[in-house]
Amino acid sequence: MKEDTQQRLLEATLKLISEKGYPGATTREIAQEAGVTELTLFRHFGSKEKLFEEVLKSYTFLPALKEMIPELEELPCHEALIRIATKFILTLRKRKSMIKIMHTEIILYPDQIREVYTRFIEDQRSVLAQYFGRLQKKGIFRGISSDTAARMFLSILFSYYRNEELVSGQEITRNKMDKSIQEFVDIFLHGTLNAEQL
Amino acid sequence: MKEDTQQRLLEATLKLISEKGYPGATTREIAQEAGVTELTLFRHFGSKEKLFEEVLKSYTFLPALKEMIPELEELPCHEALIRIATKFILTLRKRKSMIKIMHTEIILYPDQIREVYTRFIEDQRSVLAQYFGRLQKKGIFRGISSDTAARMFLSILFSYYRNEELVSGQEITRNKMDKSIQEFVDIFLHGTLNAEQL
DNA sequence: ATATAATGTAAGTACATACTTACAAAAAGT
DNA sequence: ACTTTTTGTAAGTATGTACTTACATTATAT
Repeated sequence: MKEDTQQRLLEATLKLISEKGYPGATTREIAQEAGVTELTLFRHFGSKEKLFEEVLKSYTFLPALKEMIPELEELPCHEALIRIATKFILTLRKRKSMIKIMHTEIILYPDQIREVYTRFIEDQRSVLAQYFGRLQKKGIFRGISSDTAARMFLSILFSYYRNEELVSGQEITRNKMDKSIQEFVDIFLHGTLNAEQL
Repeated sequence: MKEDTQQRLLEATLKLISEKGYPGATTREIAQEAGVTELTLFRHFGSKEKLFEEVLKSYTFLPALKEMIPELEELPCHEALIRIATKFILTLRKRKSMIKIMHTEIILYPDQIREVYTRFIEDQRSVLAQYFGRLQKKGIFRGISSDTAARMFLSILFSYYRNEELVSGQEITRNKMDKSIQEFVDIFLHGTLNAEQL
């Protein structure tokens, strides 16, 4: 039962802080959301600060891309990239709360958040860079820096996702998303220049 | 003198909120930073909330790209894109405070911030998209959506800049930046595929 | 069945901070 | 020179919220 309440408190904290920001999420509300008393919160975590730090520490972004790469190895890279991009954006959406928090609360907890953020981005980038590296060995990709290419690819997707949050404020329809991803992948693979220019 | 103090208060607010966040920036400190009494702040703006709204309303991101495009019209597009990218990132750096605020305070002021953000991004994107459109007419660019291409190009740069803030926490050296931009532009123009694949 | 650990109730403390009020001194405008 | 506007000083109010304390109750374990 003890672990259970702690877990519920951690989840409630993540949810409320992502919605109202750290100062806006009161301990009373967090406790209420978790279905316990405010006092229970303090008994378990000592302070609001430690509670939030625990949220950051215990959070894990499961390996989104890593697990899907193997099955893509045989696909044409155009197909593979579309699937990777789609999966990546859907992951970002699922992890919406923590991503929001990473942007909003970095002032109060720069070190911890930087760690979570870096862990996530670098994980995805290194997996993708390795995949690109293999495409190079096969002669499919040209001899660019696979690291930079991976960074670029993910950057586009990340910004695309952030626009949902910052500009429109709601999820873009699956149809539009698919269309955008196709255009991204096309430009990423073929570039923007006309064939005669090469 | 009246406008002067108001201006100083607006600047102090921008600075302190970007450093400490909206709740962390106290009215006392803001007044102190502006060199006036707390009371003066309230006499001019009525409340902290209205003060911050005034900051958002009065802020303007000068047209960073618009003014430089004309002189690039004659350059090879590779050169031009490098200059555009460099200028864009330097602009982001100069506007650091407001960009930070747009990310951190969107929970409290979603509508106003969305407006500032959209205004900025859409301005830059449309200018760049027009430039890309002209490159298409000249037959230099292929027939992709110049809008999507512009969005992609700026996305990469925006994410690159955000990494300075979120990952490293400090500006990347000019040398590294130039190198990264060259790689970005190269991939953006030529794509990632090997020539034999086309 | 009983001891121990986990949670609840209720009341309250301490503290920060946005905002106010009353009066006085400069600054600026005419 | 005189009026009006702007700023300062100083004290205080009101409110919210993190956190505490003392005691009662329920669940868990052995």
